[in-house]
Amino acid sequence: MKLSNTLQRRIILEELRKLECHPTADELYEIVRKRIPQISLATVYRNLELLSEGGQVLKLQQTGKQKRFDGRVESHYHVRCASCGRVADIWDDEVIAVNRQLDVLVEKLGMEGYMLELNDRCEKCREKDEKPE
Amino acid sequence: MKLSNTLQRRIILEELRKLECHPTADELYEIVRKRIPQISLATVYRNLELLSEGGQVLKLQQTGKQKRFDGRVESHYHVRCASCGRVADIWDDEVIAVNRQLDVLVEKLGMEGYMLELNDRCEKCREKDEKPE
DNA sequence: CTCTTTTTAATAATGATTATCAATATTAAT
DNA sequence: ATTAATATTGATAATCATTATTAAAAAGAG
Ligand SMILES: [Mn+2]
Ligand SMILES: [Mn+2]
Ligand SMILES: [Zn+2]
Ligand SMILES: [Zn+2]
Repeated sequence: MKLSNTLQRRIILEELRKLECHPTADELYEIVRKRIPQISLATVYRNLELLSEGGQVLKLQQTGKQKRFDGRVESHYHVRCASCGRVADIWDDEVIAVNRQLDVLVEKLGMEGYMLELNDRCEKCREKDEKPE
Repeated sequence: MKLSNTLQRRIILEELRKLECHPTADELYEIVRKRIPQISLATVYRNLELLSEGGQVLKLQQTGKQKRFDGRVESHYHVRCASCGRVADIWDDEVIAVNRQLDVLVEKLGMEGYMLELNDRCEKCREKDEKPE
């Protein structure tokens, strides 16, 4: 089924690409709503799914966590906050190196792929640790 | 809060430990039901959660729809079937080596941990590939 | 045994995601 | 440009996994 060119789809991808962060569907919905106020959350979900099938969007999913989406599809790596679930890019040579090794290993074992995610606590959650009140 | 010794909790852990597979809460519920027919699914969920907090059970939150649980808590690694979501143990020296490296890296970066998921297709799904009808 | 605490079964509630569907928009064909 | 075929939308219902609630039962302490 060929994707047609709709305003909704275009804006969803456009707004996602503007973001440094990795929003959930509902976070992106709130942003897109500013430009298309009557858009439905289901439309955002539907399009993120289609775009990720088409390889224009990365879907970061883990059981028990809300899905998050990434407009950058070039190969790069992620850290997830262990307490709030937010995801950030990580640029660290050793992380890159381990991923390279995994590429090779997965290839050699004839597997489909892998998913490596580092866990940490994000800035915001660290601040809360300081002053818990 | 100290855990008391209930029949339900004991049997849940006992049955989980008997399994080679990594069941979802409802799969384990069906098994435990044979011994305690009136047990509730919520009890299974509650106890798996408590047992995993207590370190007697591993909770596997990988990609997929449902959490899976593991009665073996010694350090070991998993492959997940990309199509049905089933999880199996993997015993491969190189996989172990990469995990060791990740332990070190995570330690060095001062992070909380990591989640590495290897993806493949399980036997059952491979068979289906053969005769799709 | 008696009091206090914890757990249970049953079931309702929740939250994220997906499905349904009639109305509308996009694309392809004339 | 008109029309026919196809895809998409917004609204909302449904689903599914999981968690919360609660009165009754069981377990632990003394
Ligand atoms: Mn990213
Ligand atoms: Mn295992
Ligand atoms: Zn955080
Ligand atoms: Zn499978």
